[in-house]
Amino acid sequence: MASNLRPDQLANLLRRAVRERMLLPGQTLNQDELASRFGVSRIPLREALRTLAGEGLIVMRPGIGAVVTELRPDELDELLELRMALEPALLASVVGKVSAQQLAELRAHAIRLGDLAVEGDLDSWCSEHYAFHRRLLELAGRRHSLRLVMQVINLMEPYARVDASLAPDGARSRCDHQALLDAIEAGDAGRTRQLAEQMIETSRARLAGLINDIPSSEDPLAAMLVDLKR
Amino acid sequence: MASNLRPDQLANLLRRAVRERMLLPGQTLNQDELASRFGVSRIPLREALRTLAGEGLIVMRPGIGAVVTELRPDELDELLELRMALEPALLASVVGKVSAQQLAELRAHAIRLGDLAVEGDLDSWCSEHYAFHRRLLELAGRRHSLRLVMQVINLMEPYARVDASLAPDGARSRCDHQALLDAIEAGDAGRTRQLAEQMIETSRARLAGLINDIPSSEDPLAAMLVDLKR
DNA sequence: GTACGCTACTGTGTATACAGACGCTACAGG
DNA sequence: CCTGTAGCGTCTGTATACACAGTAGCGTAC
Repeated sequence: MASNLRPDQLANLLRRAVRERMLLPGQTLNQDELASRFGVSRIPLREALRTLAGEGLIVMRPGIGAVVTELRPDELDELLELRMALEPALLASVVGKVSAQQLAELRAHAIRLGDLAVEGDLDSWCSEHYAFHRRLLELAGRRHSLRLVMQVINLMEPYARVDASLAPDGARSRCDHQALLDAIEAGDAGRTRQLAEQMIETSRARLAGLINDIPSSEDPLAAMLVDLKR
Repeated sequence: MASNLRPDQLANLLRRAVRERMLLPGQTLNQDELASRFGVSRIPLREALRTLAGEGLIVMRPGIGAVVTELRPDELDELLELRMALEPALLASVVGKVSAQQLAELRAHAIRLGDLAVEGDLDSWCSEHYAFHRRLLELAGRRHSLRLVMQVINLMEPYARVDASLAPDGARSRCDHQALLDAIEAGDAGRTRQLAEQMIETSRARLAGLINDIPSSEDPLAAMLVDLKR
């Protein structure tokens, strides 16, 4: 597969692979395998990995290689606090900047999300959910805020996916997003911010209960403990 | 100079070079020159550059190379808003986590800062000021928050340096930092947060007036405007 | 049977080498 | 005199190749 992919595109693919749990937290990545899978040599692949390392998504350990960042429960909580500090303000600043056409596209996207929730296609729902949020956040036109928020969301995403798979189907309804779009369309920044805060708070409440059940790829300590129990 | 530097260390050196305005915003970096200067080949250097790209400090333009990120005035403002959203909370969470010895070291550091302000050694003051803030923020023990805040601070730093060089000497007094340490020692999280907010607000007020005077390496638009004025 | 050390192998890290893109300069045409 | 273009040089981007570190597996000694 000589796809002639560039480091930036490779980085995108790798981010998605981490988000979608094709590369699991704690997993050590084999550069030869990834490179040949993408049809490139290890040089551009390694550059992509370094980019992800700069974003905190992976860690490069000298002599060992790239390891997907693993989060402790308290770190997940920290990330949710960061989202709380960043995302509502960013969404509020979207108010007044979005055109009628953009809003229509977002509404269509939200409806697709609702349909997927009903169908129960979890992976698709997660991907579309992620894309929806990202598009919305992009509209603020604040590149630095966007970069930081996306870093936080990308870090959480592999865990959020597990959360989504355990949550009841009703939690993935379309209502939240439609309400958010309503507030934005109405030009109500305060309400937008409030709804955003509410959504994050909901995530936090759900994650708090599930945090210990999230499986990681190797988690040596947990494996040891399991062995010791026998 | 065959220093055998690793990409991580190279990234540190490059970050410092950007902070200290040895590499100016807008400047295109020559990989051969940098590599030979550090005594390594271009491969580890490029990996370091990709790391900085992941942090937003530089941009990799295909076929052109690495360009130091240049900020528009509104972006500086955005970054200050981000600091406002992140840093006070982080500093407040330091309260209660810092040992007597760490506090003593920080006090010594603050006194050094005051001395440097009196001496008028601007470069040293800026570097020590940066190091002081970083150490303080590290004590919170929140790696993700720290990473994000440092990204923001690193982006602003080359501009903050110009600001510092234009500000009156009195602005670089030691009082601010001592007061902050006092609040932390007293275990007063609220006051700590308030002082942090105040410091950022001060920066913002100063930068607002100076934003247009900050020289960049090329700033094509500004150059065009200057030409047009003649 | 267990614990330690050695060896072989796998995979990372980097230097060298080469292909191709970008930009600059010099020249020809309008 | 200005504009468009062709050619060249410099620098980026990537594949190949090699040196070395980490790891696992085996054998040996206790």
